[in-house]
Amino acid sequence: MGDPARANMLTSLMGGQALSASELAEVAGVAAATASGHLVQLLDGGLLAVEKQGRHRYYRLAGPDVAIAIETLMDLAQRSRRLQVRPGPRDPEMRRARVCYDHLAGECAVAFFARLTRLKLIALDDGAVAITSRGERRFAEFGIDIAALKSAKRPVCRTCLDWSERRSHLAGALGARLLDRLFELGWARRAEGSRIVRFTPLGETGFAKLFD
Amino acid sequence: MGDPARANMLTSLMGGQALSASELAEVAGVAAATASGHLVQLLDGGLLAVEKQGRHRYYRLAGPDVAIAIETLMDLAQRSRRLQVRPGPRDPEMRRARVCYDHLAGECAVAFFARLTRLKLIALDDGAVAITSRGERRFAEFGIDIAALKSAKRPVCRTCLDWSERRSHLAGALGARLLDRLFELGWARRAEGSRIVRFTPLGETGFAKLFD
DNA sequence: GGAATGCTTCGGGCTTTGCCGAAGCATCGG
DNA sequence: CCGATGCTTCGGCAAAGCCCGAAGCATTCC
Repeated sequence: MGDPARANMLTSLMGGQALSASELAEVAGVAAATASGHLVQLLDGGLLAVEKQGRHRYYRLAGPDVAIAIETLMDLAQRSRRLQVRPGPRDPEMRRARVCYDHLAGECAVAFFARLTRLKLIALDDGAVAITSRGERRFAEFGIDIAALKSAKRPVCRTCLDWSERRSHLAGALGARLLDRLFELGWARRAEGSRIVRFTPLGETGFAKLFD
Repeated sequence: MGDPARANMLTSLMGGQALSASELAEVAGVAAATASGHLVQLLDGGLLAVEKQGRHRYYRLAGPDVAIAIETLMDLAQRSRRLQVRPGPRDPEMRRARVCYDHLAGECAVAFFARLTRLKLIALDDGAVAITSRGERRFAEFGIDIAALKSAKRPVCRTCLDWSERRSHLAGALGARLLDRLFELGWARRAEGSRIVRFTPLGETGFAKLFD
């Protein structure tokens, strides 16, 4: 995972969608032959899964555990401020709100994370993040049952470094459930064939003021 | 983090205790000079923190976030069944049985530790390890006086992550005394100018069946 | 003070590994 | 069929990085 080419491949797969070998070669900035070698390694290491479709081969992350590991590493890399310059998404909509694996990312997500922190609904403790009891109450009012999330193996709260913003947003079980809830309420929906998340006018204002 | 030597250093620091540069060189299986280079890298990457104490330099993980990241990666590695980062020491004899500071390490030691656990001669409790009363009796029969060990300042039982096996073996006062006893009985002797421990035929079978 | 110990820096050997172009399979379209 | 496209494998090359012994500081012990 440490090699720059492989790291770029993995991060670009964090959106959850599968990418073809040539697309991955592109994002990694290497020739097709080189990329193919890297992909074999990642496949071999159980980090990726592949799907043949005609003459294309689509690669995706092998599972949520891989996504979590990458998230964790990106978070760590950020903290030691050694992250390479990475061109953010050009598309303004993409920068605004998008799906990151199974949770919300982009400006909206970063702002929301900052708000949670400011209101002490989550507590940051030297790298770890946890929900506070006040947070549990407020999320319950919003229709998210924290107790149910706690029973899962997955950590409830996790930080994830935002690709475009370079600041943390909320991941983990709660991050995933939150995005679900936004869809449930009709506050937002996912754009067809893209990672972009589009808010409805109602959702836009609702989410911007949530918990405030 | 991907380099085997660095990975070994990091995993052996997962216990939370600080280790000196030479101890880390030992667990990594490299010369002091090489280890020093690795430590600079890890320090530089913000993964480790260092504390000077006299002529020693004690290294520890920089923070809980680093520990979390390592844990996550180890978890992932386990799941993809690719844990064998390295065959450990190249020499098969070295892999089989060697000295680790003052106690036994290698396949033999790991297997023995597993047996002690299975027979409930020692009890693992959330990272800590202690000898049971049954264990005390059995060790006494083998010629090791636990009471004497208890009077020393040093902890009687400690776990130590095995370099080649990546599983725990027995360290602490008891681990050291055990190795002594093997030498006393003539069951094993140390190879000249090397860390390798060679069992005699008698010792081989005796140790393999000990306590069983 | 001098010797011993712990650790780092330096210089050079050597393996590993990433990289690419060219060639080889496989699939699709005509 | 044939050629075009997507991807992988092969061979060779160059850079990166790991490794060690020796020498150099720093600290402690006698």
